[in-house]
Amino acid sequence: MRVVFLGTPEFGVPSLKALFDAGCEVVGVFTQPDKPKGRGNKLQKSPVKLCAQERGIPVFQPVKIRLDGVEALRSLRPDLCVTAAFGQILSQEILDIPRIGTVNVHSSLLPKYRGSAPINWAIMEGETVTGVTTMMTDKGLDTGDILLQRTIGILPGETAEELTARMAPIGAELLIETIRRLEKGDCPRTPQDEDKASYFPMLKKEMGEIDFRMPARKIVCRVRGLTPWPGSVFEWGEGEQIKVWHAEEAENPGKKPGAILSADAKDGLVIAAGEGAVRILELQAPGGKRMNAKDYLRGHPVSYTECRVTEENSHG
RNA sequence: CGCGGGGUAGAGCAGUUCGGUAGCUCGUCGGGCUCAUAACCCGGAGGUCGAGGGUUCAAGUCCCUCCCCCGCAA
Repeated sequence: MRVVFLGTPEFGVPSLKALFDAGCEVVGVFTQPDKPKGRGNKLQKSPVKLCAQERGIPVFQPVKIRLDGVEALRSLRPDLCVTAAFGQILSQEILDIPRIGTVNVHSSLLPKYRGSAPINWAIMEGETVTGVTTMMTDKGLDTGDILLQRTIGILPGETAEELTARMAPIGAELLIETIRRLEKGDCPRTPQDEDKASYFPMLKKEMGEIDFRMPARKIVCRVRGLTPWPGSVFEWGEGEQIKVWHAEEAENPGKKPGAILSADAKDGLVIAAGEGAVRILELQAPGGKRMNAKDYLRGHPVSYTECRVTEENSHG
C-alpha cells in the first residue's frame, strides 16, 4: 500500500517510524518548511523531516499544501494519507487524492478537545483521563468519523511535554492497528456526536501569563498544560519575567492574589492566588537556566511583596 | 553575522568598573545545645575562577582566540 505521511513535530515521528517498520510503502512525507529557529536564527528541519531523510523517503515542504502541494501529492498516487500533527489544513481537493482516504492521529478522545492543542487543553482543564483517536479526515476541523480510540490516564503533576512523549508511541500503535483493520475491511467507523463535541483554540503566547486571580488549582493545571510552550510566566520587580516550570497548590492565609507569601530559601516561593496559593518549585529567570526555586532564592534575594497581577486574558 | 544574559567549592550567587593572599547563603563533615528538630551555636574539609595564549613583579579581574549553557525574537 502506497502511503503518504504528513506531520511535523516530534509527536508524529513514532507514527512515521511505525508505518515504515510495518512495511508500508511510504512514498513521500509532507512537513512544514524549514524555519529559522533558535539562537542565531538557523534553519531547522522538523523532527519528521529528519526521520524521513534518515530513511531515504522523499520530503515535500509546501508552504501551503492546498495551494502549492496538490500536484506533488497527486503524483505520488497514494492509497492512503496519514496525518499526525501536520500543522496545515487539508482542502477537499487534497482529501480526494488518496484512494482509501486520509487517516488522522489525534491526541484526544474525540469529539472532545478538537483543535490543534488537545493534550495541553486536556491538562489545563484538569482532566485525569484523555486518549488518542484515529479518524477519517474530512473537511471540518477534527470532525471526521472516528475509527479507533484508546484511553490514557493523565498522571498527577504530568506536564503536556511528558504526556505528549507518552502518547506519541501509543498513537503510532493505534495507527498501525487502524490501517490493518482498514485493509481487512473490519475497521469500525463512527460519526462524532456533535452534542458532546468541544473545540479548543491554538495556544498563544499570552496564555502563559499567569493570572493570580484564578484558583490555585487552575493555575497549577495551566502551568502543567503550557509546558514546554508557551510556558507560564509572571512578573515582579521592575518587569522581570519569571518562567514557572513546576508549581503546586499551597495555603493562603487570606492575602490578595499576587501577594508574595514567602520568598526565601527556607520557606520557598509562595504566591497568593484567587483561591489558595501557588508554591513555585521550579523557575527560570531571564537569561538563566531553569532551577529549583530555593536554589534561585539563595543567590537572588527577593524584596518584593507582590507580583504583577495581569489583566484578564482569553480562556480562564 | 537577528538581539541579549551567563560559565567562580556539591547547589545558587558576589567579586571583574579602578589587577595586589577568593567571599556570601545553603549543603556536607565533626562537635555542642535540646525531650526533640529540617531550629540554634562552634569548628573543619572542599575552588585547574569554562579552555588556551598574551601583557605584567603580580590576572577571577586587562587583551586575543576557542568551547559550552541560557533568555528573547521567530
